[in-house]
Amino acid sequence: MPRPIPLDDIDRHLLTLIQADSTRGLHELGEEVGLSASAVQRRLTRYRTSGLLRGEVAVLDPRVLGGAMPSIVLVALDRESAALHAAFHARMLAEPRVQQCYSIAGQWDYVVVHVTEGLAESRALSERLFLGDPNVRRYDTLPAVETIKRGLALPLPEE
Amino acid sequence: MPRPIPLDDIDRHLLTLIQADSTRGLHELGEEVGLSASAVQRRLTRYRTSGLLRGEVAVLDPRVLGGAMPSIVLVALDRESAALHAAFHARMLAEPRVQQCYSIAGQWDYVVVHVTEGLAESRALSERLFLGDPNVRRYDTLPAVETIKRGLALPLPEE
DNA sequence: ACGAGGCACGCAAGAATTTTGCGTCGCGGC
DNA sequence: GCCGCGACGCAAAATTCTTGCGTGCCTCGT
Repeated sequence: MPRPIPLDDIDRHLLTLIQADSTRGLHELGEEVGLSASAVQRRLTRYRTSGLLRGEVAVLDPRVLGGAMPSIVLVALDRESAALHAAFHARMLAEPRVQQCYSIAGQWDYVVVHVTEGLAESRALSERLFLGDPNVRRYDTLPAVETIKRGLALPLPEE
Repeated sequence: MPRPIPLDDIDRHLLTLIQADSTRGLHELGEEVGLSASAVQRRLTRYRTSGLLRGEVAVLDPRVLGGAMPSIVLVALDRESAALHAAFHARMLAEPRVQQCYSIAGQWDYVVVHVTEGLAESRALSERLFLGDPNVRRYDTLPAVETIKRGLALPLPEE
């Protein structure tokens, strides 16, 4: 399924634009990249059917929601069993407060980013997710003081 | 500017839906939350003008793009000068390959998530961003082996 | 060299969605 | 008890998206 597709300059331009704002209208996008609305449309459907464009989502401002505090958690597992890793993945995917999860190289096995309403809930969530797992050897929770940048946009070389 | 606004159950339901998929059409959304299309529309514009809804963005699949490798970097600064921190923030905001940046409590000052095309470029970017900064005391780059979960959705209690 | 096929494009008609105006209803304050 | 505010649904109007069709360009094969 991860099948790379060839992209030209216009594709990269378009993808950069919709990664910043996906509400802009086919005609308007077409004007910016030098294409008609229908040509833009056909490219977008190509991105969708190829799996490149996974979807479009609304981005909320955590500050307007009141106390939304991200935390970064470093996790080390005991054993390297594939089944245990799969179970861990499933728990991360199932928990809505977990925004991101990467398995990494080095002395830690995972980096998890989760969002809670304050330190107390952050500790409680970490305990439930990691202390409750007998296969988690240790974890270290780094509470975020401030969010400087927050996005998912992938860089596209452009030339 | 971070001014919290009161939300009812329908608001939370709507926000949850558009955080998962913002392409769904006012009528369809209205059907799911039990409102007319225009009522849904009015709520969405309220989210926008209040700053709660920051925008809508396209989410791409890194795997279809070929080699897109995230790395998590832990950074410690030398001094706590506000001006130096501001300069650091500006550099993070200006670099498209930096997806996320949090200032954190503890022995590290920042967590940075950046995306590159492989280990070599990851090292090069880290060196340019952090080794080149005389105020960065030390940094540790953790290359991601696999992305388990990747999103920005904020949890909304719902009741 | 030249013609056939494929691919992407622009244009325009048709379909669908979004936007806006208007009348109604329920709730709280005067 | 009445008035005004806020939110709603409905429907018309405006905009946007979708689709079919004809054209041009590039490539490949004859």
